[in-house]
Amino acid sequence: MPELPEVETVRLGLAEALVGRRITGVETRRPDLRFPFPERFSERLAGATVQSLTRRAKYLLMSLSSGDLVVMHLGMSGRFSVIKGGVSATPGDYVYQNPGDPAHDHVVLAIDDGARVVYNDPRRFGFMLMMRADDCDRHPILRALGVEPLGPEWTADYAALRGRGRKANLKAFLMDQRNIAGLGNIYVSEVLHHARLSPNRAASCLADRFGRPTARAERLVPAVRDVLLRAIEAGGSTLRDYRDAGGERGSFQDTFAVYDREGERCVRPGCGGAVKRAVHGGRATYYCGRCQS
DNA sequence: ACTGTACCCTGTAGGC
DNA sequence: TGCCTACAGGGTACAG
Repeated sequence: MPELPEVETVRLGLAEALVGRRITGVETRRPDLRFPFPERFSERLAGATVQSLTRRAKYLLMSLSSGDLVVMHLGMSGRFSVIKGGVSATPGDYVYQNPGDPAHDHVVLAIDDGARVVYNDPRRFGFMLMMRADDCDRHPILRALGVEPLGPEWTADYAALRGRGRKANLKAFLMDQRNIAGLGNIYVSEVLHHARLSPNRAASCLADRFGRPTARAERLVPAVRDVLLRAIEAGGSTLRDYRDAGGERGSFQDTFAVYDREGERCVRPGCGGAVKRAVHGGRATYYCGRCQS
């Protein structure tokens, strides 16, 4: 479900509810999500104050006063809901009020102002890890990530460096979180359309034979930034079930150029091509066969 | 090292 | 209505 813009939107809502507040109680309702919960997860969380809530790629990083860092990933169907009100100390004591099935509420945090933060995840591809904040750069799951798409390291030089000699196509290249971390199936299609690049073209097109960035790399880099920033501004995309921490839908899906628009006309002025659907690595890709090359 | 595929899990939409 | 299949925004573990 959530790609970088959705995770960033969730982060904003969670930060408002959590930063500077103390977690008074934690309830985990099953032993695992995608992975087992960390050892003594609830005990290490309860009583801690949240110092910051940041994002790395599609990961949420919750930094605690204890020096622990909680690393959270929403997988395909993970959702955080902030539920205001109530003063009970029992985490599970809250009134379910958001869309979704309460049977998949897997984690409940009780906050010192009486609010609840509930993690719901039907498919359970999401996960939560805990590590010492000092160790997070050494943790394999974060260490393997490529550059942040909205950060200063995402440059045409970097794209050329990573793409050089690669036979994998641009769809796979952008989906690979080791290259650039935060894009997913929706935004890769949208970015490639914006950059007028075919998803079928080999990633090697980003570098010339000397390893210098090509015109295609120069188009790709700002396209990533533009699409993501616009999507964040729109509160992300809601196809089916994505909601932010306040239960609100995103609106970026209303301005998709290609995603889920097979057969429709390309929105690029003067193009008029038809949006095609292809499958790369088992995932649908949408693109205009006329203006993307 | 790189690339492609199967798989994890549940819900939903569409065909019959 | 029910049953079946395909598919869904994620990442990982392999085999070649």
